[in-house]
Amino acid sequence: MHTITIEDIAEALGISKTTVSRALSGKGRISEATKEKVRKYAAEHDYQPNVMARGLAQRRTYNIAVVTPDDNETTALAFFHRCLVGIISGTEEHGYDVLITAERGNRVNELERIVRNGKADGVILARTFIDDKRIGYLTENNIPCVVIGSSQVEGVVSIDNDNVGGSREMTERLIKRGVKKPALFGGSSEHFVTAQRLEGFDSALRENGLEIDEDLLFMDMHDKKVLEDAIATALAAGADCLLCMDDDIAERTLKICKAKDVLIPGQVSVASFYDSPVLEQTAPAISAVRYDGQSLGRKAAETLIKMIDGVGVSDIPMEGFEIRLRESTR
Amino acid sequence: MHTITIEDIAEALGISKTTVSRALSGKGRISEATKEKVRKYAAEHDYQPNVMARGLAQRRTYNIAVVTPDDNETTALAFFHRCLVGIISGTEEHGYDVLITAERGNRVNELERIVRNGKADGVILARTFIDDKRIGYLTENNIPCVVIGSSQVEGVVSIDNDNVGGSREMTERLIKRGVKKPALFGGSSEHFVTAQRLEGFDSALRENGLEIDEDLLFMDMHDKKVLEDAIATALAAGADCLLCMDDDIAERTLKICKAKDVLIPGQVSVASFYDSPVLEQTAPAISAVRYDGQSLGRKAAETLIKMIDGVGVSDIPMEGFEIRLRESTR
DNA sequence: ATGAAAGCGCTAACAG
DNA sequence: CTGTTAGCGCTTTCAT
Repeated sequence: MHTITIEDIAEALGISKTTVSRALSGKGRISEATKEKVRKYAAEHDYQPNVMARGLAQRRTYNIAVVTPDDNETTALAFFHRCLVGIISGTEEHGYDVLITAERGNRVNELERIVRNGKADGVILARTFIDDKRIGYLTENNIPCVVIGSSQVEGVVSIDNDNVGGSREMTERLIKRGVKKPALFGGSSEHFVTAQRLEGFDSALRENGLEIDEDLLFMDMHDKKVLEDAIATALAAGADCLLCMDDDIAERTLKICKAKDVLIPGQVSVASFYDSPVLEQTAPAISAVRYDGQSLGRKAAETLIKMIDGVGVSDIPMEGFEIRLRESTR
Repeated sequence: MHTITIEDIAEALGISKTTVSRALSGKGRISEATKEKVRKYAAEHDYQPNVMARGLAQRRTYNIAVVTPDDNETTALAFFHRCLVGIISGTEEHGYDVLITAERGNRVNELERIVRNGKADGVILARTFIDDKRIGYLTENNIPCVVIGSSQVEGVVSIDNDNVGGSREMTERLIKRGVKKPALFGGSSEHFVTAQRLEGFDSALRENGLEIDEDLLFMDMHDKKVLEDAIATALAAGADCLLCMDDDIAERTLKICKAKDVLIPGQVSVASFYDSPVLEQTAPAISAVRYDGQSLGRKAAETLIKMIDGVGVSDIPMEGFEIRLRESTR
């Protein structure tokens, strides 16, 4: 049951290990004839290279490490898991595997162990902290690294959803359908993504000749009471559309409106800049911008592997989105 | 920036590589004195063994592989992600790391690559198929393997939630609070877990001197219409409690009841045998049995590592649960 | 109790 | 174009 080695092939074919190695890797000059011969034999005998040996020899693990949030919030977790699936497929296609570790606050410990042990050639960070120690550690030690989501740090490669574009397009589509006075309910104003969504909203208004009304902008809608008040204010001011920056805010907005017997979409439209499966299940279903975690992850993996292979990565386009219009807007 | 090796230690201390290796691993006869000396030096100089080299020498990777479902259902995904976090912590504590790959149907390909490449010493399967090819492959090749969830296959170690116990206790608690005529709405009757939940329900009724009423048992409640009819039937028959086998059924049940102006818990109680964060957010919040994915994962990891280390694992107790009584039951 | 030497399977100069 | 020769860092006989 011993699996076949490069040496077995060499013996069987009466050539040297080196030649076999070259034939298989395609590096160095080698005749087509022997290359074919070797590859054929390898394929027939189902040769599998021993990654440990290769790793030891060329100081490469052919693993990338992914740091997952040990979060507990269901939709965030699920989104990250979809990213993960994308990362895995992107990685495996290039002959790499994925080593996973969990975030334990803004610490470098796990990462350090993995990297120092030589268990991974690069790292994907699923989420970053303000003043992230891990990023510091990785850049100092010259370890290739890609961040998912917007990174505030200069010089760090990040793969992100097109939050500006998505928010702009959703806003624009609603304006085209007759919205004149949209109100915006945002999440934490410390988050980068909040600023991006605001920017998209803002530019859609401008481009469509609408004034931005500061009185209809509400940020940090974490608390239930705060959101209720904001909605009341917006409706009193004659808002005809409630734009929510994420699915959570959107769902709560819907509940509040229902409780107040505000008709949706009859009286006002409701839409979200961030989709999640719950929004399809509400009554009425809420229109939202949908991002695809899986392709985000896949692109992160591909970019990282390019970096590991020493291929320069120039600017990375944002990941796309899809506008899903549902019953909450007309 | 070169990290220190076993040879460096040997040279510095004027002893041989072998001795250092023995001092560090604790294998073989060695004097306390030199052992201490070596360990002290290693610690001071922050020695990190090169896992590749060790792996190559002793045909061990110190990795375990986890196969994740590439599912898309949000709460299932989130639950699995919590398991994953548990797996990671259980694994890292024992000096192992986690390699992750995604399921692509009932195939062995990815697994085979990982195992044949010698990238992992054992496998955790997050979900199994009827007639699972991966299990066949793993057992045939003598690769240690642990399954999360109930495994139908004889001889395969599985780590599972105590579905019977949880369902029984929830049912019993409700009976103690006055329920006399509970109806049960189940998921797919082909799933093992459905049978387990039914068993728990059944035994709670028996133990509390209640007759089981076949007319109040409804399985395969996938379709909306089917569930509506079932609920109508149950209510007409005088059911005073609607027990749902999972969070999805429970949420839909709640909606249907609201639409029919059935008061909860005034007229009937509603509870679920499987909790998820959405159940806390419904109005009224739904009582449910809560399982802890993280400790499930941790136990799976620990069990697998024992198997890898050749420690026999005898019978594994089920993972516990917690009954969360909320507003939907009185 | 310690050391010398021979691998584990592969890659990478350096010759030819 | 191909082979020879050293390693990569660690473990493991087998001597001493």
